[in-house]
Amino acid sequence: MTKRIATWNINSVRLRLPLVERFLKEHNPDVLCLQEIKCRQAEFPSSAFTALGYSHIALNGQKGYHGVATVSRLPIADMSTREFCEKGDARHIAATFAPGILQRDETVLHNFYIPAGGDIPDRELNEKFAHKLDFLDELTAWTMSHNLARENAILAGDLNIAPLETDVWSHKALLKIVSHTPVEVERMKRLIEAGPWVDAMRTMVPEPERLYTWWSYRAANWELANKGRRLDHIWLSQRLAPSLKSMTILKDARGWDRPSDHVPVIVDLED
DNA sequence: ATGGTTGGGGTCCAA
Repeated sequence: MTKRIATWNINSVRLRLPLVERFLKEHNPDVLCLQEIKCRQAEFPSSAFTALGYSHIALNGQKGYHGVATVSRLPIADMSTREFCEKGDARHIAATFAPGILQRDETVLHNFYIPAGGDIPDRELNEKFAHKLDFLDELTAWTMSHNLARENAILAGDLNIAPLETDVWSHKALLKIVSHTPVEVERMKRLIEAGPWVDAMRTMVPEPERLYTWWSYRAANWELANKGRRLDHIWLSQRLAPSLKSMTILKDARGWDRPSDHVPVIVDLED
């Protein structure tokens, strides 16, 4: 048996609950990490998830903005959140799975929503960009305080950076666009090396094949223009990397009725 | 170069 983990920036879980239900029914993940739930804890539609068998829910909500939730049909032994940059934003939730549940050994799944960073890629002119860079630095320091060669850890979520040239529709056109600037890409590289984390998507589909998980709402025809970016990621600790069996980007979901601008990313891990 | 769309909460901000 394999275990299936998925991540999806849902852009309002209440508005798009029917889409989440469809995804769970059609793709049967064991655990789903959601970002941008855009609701407080008490407003999260828990009963709809429980009805589909996802009765274990780790939640870090916030009114109106951001917010992350990890829903699971496997029992969650422990959950915790860490506040980054002392901003009070709900951008992280960790769920711990006891030995024998997700993997033979204890496994921690970190669900992240990294700040988008605003429009101007200059930390002096744009406080949101400064926040994004500071968040990445804090995450790098946090990663270095772990021994990922010996831990089973997964980092999934909307990281709001497309690190490789083939993670965007045009490397040249996006060099000054927040999400693909050299300063962000450099910081993400440092973060990956700090683990080191293993990029599950690129392990299964190496460059130069293009991979996108997000298509802007602002394009008249997202599919025809295909100006995508790979903003969503699933990373594995080195110890967990050999378990990786497959990876899927559910591009179809971008064409569903009233879609999120992000699509689900799915990995299967041998347990 | 510019502007394009969406969601939440309230008459604008974040993405």
